[in-house]
Amino acid sequence: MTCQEILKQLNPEQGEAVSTTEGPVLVLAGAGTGKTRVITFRIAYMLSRGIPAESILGMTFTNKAAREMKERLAQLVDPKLAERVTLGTFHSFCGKLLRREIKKLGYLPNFTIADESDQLGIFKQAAGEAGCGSDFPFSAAFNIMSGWKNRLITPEKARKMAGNQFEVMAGAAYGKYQELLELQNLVDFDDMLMLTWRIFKEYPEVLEKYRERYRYLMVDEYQDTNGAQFTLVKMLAGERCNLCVVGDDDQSIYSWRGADVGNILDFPKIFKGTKVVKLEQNYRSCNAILNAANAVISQGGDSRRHTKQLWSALGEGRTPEIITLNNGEDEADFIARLIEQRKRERNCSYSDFAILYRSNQLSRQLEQTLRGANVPYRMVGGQQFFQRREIKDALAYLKLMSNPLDDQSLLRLLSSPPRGIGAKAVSDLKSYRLEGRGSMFEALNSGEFRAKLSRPAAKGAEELMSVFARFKPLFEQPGGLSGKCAEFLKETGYIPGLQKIYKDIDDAVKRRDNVDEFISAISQFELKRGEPATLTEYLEACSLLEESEREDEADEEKDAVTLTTVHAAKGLEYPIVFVIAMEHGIFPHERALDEGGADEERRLFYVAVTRAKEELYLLRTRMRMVRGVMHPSRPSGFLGMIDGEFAKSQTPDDLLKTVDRDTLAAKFAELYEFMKS
DNA sequence: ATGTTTAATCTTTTT
DNA sequence: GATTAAACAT
Repeated sequence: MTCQEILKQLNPEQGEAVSTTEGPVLVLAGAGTGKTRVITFRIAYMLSRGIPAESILGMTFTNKAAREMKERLAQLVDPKLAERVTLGTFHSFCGKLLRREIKKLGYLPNFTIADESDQLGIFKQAAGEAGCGSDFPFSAAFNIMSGWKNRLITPEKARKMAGNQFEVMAGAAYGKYQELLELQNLVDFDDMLMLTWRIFKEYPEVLEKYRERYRYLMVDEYQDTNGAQFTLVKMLAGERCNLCVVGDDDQSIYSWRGADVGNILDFPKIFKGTKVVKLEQNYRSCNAILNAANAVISQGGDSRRHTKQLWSALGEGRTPEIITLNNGEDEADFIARLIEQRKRERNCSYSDFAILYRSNQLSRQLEQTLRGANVPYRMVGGQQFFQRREIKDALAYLKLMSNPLDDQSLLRLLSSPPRGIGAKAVSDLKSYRLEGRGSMFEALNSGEFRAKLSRPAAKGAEELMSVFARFKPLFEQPGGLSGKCAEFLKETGYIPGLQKIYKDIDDAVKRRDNVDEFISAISQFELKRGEPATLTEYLEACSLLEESEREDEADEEKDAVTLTTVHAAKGLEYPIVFVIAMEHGIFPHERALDEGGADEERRLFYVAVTRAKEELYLLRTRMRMVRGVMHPSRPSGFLGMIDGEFAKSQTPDDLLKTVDRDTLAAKFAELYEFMKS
């Protein structure tokens, strides 16, 4: 495709974003304005202008986004050429860099990635060692530390900056935490960014190498970048600064996770000569929905905002409906009935519907009712596969195999299944480690150490270690991973021990099935990859894999209603959307309001509204079960922002009766508009 | 050392 | 209401 052909397929603003390849560019892409299209076409445009594919780097937040872009790019240009463009998440980019360079910082290249529960466990230990008592507020301190790491604040700096006693303690715990991680050759998610930053800073020649390689940078969902990501991007862009960021400040909903909206608000100030392009034509929703969305987003208290006014050429459409039900059960019932009715009337499929909610627990009632009503559904996120105990246990075995210094994993697998190693032996291991005699893994391997343990403990340790020793050379060879893992998990006694761990026979069978599924996921990984993989490579991919990505293939195929949190729905779209529990304290969430996140809650509602293409139903109840007790509820303030002018209230029964008539009326109105023009 | 009961906690969660 | 860790008993 030539440049001209590419530009012909875009609107003028999109074209401007695509054809400005040099210098800093900020693309403010409102909801549904063709953001992904702009990014992929921009890359295609650059390629057709002769820019080498190897020098283009695109950063996303999710693997899903990266994969989608790869796929769409492969449709635009020669797939072989598309493959040579680097498209990946921040973390996968940093992960690859660290495997090559982390030796410089004293870590081993086979480091494993600490997940959230590892982090919490290690932090508790760190706080203990730093002298924090049992009354020390762990989770608050952990959050503080997380904030520091997001902003690339080192332990030394944190301690210097500390303004009160609590922060001093948290800083001390932070320092200890980093020591413990390094000792175990572990890297947490924040470290992946932070250690990359350290390498760039301490080894300018490495930074220079990457700058020379990646001369054209693009960042997706830029409103969600944190301080660390901003700094990395800025470093890589350097003087050349061919940096194009795409995002929407109105959809900034991850500040609680360290995202800094300031990055997108101040981009033009930080990067002089920035070309700002606003995309305001929405290709997703009808105007009735956009009007409601515009009302929600413009009524806020955010003084700092890139103003945008979305418009659509898709006609007026149906006015959003506000429906009040008695309780959660009625609400779910009503949705089930309306889905069946609308499906018949519109002759559409279940997958055209989505039900959105603020917090995961709200899905329970829905699941129950939809199951009872035989409405097929698919849940996004929810209880996550890799969070399940049996999977985490299985992973602990593999992680320890890959990184023997990982005490966290070692402690986890010692008691699953029980093998005679209990509290006494564990405390011996901990003191061995504290005395600096070596890692826990080495302790278990030492006859001297084992001699001090009880008979059964020593025996258990010896058997376990002999299996590890036997499999070590096998795992050093790449390829045949799933078979080796299955064999390894059997030999170590983990799989045979499942019945022992889970007494309930049905439970044990289910867990066993999950472990089997886990092993088949490994073989799928190998298959997809094409070339023989090592265990370390698999574990990294596994840690960086988002949950939604390992949905069952069969699940993805089936026609089903989508159930999801609003957060997880970002970037998705559905013809018909329900938002449930529009009640004060739930949406907006009380705790978010307490923490000063009123504007973010509103933006979250904006995200919810803009998921709908044609029909939007906002539901609330008079009574709701909260944590097991019935509670009277008040309508969400968000409803008041749109009720009357942009949405109409209906009783559930009237709506079920009249929805058909309204659809016809809307069709006639559209036809009329069309005839007029 | 391991199995059982009680108490505490509960927003969102791209990596 | 449901899940999970810490205290308690076997």
